[in-house]
Amino acid sequence: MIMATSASLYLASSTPPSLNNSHLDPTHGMQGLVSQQTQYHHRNTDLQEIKYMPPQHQNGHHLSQLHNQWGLPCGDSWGTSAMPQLQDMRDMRDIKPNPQVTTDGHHATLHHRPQQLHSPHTWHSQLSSPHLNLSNGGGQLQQMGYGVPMNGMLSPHQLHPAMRDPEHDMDQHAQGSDDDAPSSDDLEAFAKQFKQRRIKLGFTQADVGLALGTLYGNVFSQTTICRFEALQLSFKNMCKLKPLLQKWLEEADSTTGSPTNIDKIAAQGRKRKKRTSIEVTVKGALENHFMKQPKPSAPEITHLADQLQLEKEVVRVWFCNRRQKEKRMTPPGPLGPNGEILMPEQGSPESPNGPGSPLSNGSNGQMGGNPGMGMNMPVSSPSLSSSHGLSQTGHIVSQLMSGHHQPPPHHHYNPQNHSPTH
DNA sequence: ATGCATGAGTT
DNA sequence: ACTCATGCATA
Repeated sequence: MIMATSASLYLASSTPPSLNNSHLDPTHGMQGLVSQQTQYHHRNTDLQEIKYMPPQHQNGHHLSQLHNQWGLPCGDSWGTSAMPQLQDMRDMRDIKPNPQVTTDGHHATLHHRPQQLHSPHTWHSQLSSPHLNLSNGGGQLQQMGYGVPMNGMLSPHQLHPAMRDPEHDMDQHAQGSDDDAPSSDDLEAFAKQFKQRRIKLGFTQADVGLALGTLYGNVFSQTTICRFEALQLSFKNMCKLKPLLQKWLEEADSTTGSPTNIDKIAAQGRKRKKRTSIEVTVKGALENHFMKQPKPSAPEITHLADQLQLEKEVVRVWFCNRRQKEKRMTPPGPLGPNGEILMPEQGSPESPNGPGSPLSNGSNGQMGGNPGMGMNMPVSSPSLSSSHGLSQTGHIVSQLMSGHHQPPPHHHYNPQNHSPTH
């Protein structure tokens, strides 16, 4: 037995009746995905005790931020000098394949090629994967089939030597490979290549994440893989993941059907606060405040929270996330093949290729308040500013709160790197 | 694909 | 109390 000493979890505090849905989730006692952090166990009542379980390590040690445990070559390229500039970029969004899923279980991480369909009953016949395709909600279905123009294996090429590290002249040789700090171009290219291959091989992002775990001891979620492919991670983070993904890729398409790994990610339960969904109007208000003060003080937060009838913590977190998001929300500058900005007009319907251009932005991290991420703002078309309302400070100038706010600025690579601790 | 949340490491 | 990496849950 344990005592309900769960310290700082919100639980027993005020819960706005309208904004809070406190129903437990029966579906995740065994949500797998061992993580390197604190594990929780929950009881059935939200207001009950939450057991704290000591952190567990997986393979002797857990992944911590930027310790190259895998001998990763990166770590300090972006922050120090990397300074990429905009460039053209074709769409990252892959075409949607036919919604036909090969339901043969991927529980074995990467040793099977989902090329033949199995009956949907054969999967999870084993103990191993309760967490198979748990993330297809958005709908990345594996199994390409058609649509992909088979331009896959493009080798990582360095588009232009624009941003080498002046401190180490080591470049112009194995950039796309797996050593040395990759350039943002490399990352971009690799991410794209990776996605294509992954899809061709019939793996979901979740599959890859798991495979990484079983292969190298570090599990990643679908989210992370997704963000990697979309270049929505910090440069440093991208660097960290790239080698792993690259390895997986190699394994994946060389391992022609030979079983390699088995997974037995222990099912662990971790209690998590139910995600609060903030109403649009409230969100608008938050946005509004954010524009004025991205870093509200504690009392301010408290007041705001009170005003909006949200928990203080929720508000605080919202601002944190908002700031974090802002950092990668580099002004979208969808560049045409010519390098010009082609933003959809606010009056005309969006072009299907609207997003797709994570530009290689080189503003290094540590932009504390909101410094000069404007260094490469390609903003030059008049329609742009009105289109998504970017201010020069890089802020999203959401018109006002009312109903809702700005259109999804969508991914654009932005380096939010901080000083290399390595 | 993305919004809200958690926790380690910093400042 | 913040940033950063990461992920569950959800749209």
